[in-house]
Amino acid sequence: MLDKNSPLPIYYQLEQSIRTMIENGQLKPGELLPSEREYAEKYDISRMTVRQAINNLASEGLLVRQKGKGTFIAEQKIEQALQGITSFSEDMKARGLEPSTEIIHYQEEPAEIHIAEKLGINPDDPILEIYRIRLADHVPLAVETTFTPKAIVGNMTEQDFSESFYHYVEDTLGLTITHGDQEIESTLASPAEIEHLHLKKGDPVLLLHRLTYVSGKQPFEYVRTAYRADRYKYKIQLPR
Amino acid sequence: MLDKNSPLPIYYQLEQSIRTMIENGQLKPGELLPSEREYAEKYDISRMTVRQAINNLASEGLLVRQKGKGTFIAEQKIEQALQGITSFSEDMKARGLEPSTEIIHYQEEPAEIHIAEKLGINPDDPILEIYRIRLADHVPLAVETTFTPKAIVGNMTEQDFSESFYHYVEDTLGLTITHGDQEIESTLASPAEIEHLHLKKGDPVLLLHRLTYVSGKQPFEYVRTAYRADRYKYKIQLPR
DNA sequence: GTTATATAGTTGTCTATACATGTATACACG
DNA sequence: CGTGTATACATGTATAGACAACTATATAAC
Repeated sequence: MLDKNSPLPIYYQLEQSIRTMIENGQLKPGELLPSEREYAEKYDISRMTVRQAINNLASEGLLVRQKGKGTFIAEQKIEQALQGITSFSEDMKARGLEPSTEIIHYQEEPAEIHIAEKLGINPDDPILEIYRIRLADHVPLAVETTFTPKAIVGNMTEQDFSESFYHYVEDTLGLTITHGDQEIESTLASPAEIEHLHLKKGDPVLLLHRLTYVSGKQPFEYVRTAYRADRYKYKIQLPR
Repeated sequence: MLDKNSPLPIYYQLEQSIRTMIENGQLKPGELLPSEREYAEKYDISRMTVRQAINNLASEGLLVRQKGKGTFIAEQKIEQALQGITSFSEDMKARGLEPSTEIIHYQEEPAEIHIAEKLGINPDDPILEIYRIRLADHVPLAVETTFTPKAIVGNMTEQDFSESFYHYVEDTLGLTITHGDQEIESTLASPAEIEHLHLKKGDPVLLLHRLTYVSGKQPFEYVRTAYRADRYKYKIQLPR
């Protein structure tokens, strides 16, 4: 099973072996893992080496140690999706709602200075500005404005964009979405928001801004979404 | 420095000692940490014990190990903090503001049904309810209500609570904070919020609710914070 | 000067062992 | 019937030592 002459460390081989068995379903959530001594005897290695493998998996959350009882396969992490960047569509589906979109405009224009700053490009560089109404179960829930540099997305069509912007970026352009810097604030609805979301003057909205990055540092979109405050809560699961 | 007769493990004492020196600025980002052998000789402990302390800090991202060279204090912990659960104090310090707190009340009472549900306890089980005004640079920024079961925090004093609730939970109670489920919404300020935050009728607030868990599944606090919308944005860095 | 070579110091891996501490069960005692 | 107690077994902590792999520097050879 384990190759002591391999250049790969023994603890790492054992770690991968256990990881694979969990992924294959040979070890199921809630099940008891063989004890450290059993592993040590079975493979004729030191218990400390076994511990190094198990500790790594435990700190990843794949295993759960319990003093005096044993080590168990962790239960499935339920709502992982909400921890990372989600598109409006993904968010709505996760809530059991049917997303749809109405594009108000899709146009090329020179970047305004504060947009250019955020996107890390020069003022008046060409960008795409897309303004959309986002609906959940056919009811307007949010208005969303997306700014993205033409230098990155090239000749993306309105079709490419509306099918799935993120898939287009990752699959067709071959870029990797790494992270996003997000800000959330509360304000009163603007006249345009009042009109598109069927609100009245003095109603609050939840305002979400996000700068999304590819390859660790290059911003490729700045998106601003205004949600009806009475119908939308932002939900997130935070670690540690 | 380290107490070998303490019930606290030696590796844990060393870990906290190094952690403190980083927080105090006695060890600065980029700086080289003393070598494992130096620590082992200085405190007359085994090198493996030193490694356990350093490994824990490295897996937290506080230290960076480099084979053949040494172990270094990690750069910018600032942006990392925003990815996970933060206390008001941590949040404010990361923004360069000075946090302070005014406790309005700190009282024991039976849990209301919807609070009991969230905390996973029975209605009328004893809980602590703490209502505080949170200030940044001595200006009221938010009002915060915390609910926590007496069954978990026991005889925590107002002093324990206000120094650092999370440190009390982790260090004194020996629990591990694993994650939090957070919701953020936008509403208009309530009369109490108008008074404490010096707002006027019709002003919006950013409302943040969080259920914080220990040991993966046990909720230990439900906290509701209302921020002045004109002075606060919620910032978070999202992965992938 | 440039290039090997030795050397010392670092973290990485691994062993073998010992005792502490927590959990569960079987069993004798009252 | 309940209750300690012994026992077995689990993980947790800690030790002392060995060698491997990597980095940097000094030194010798060319």
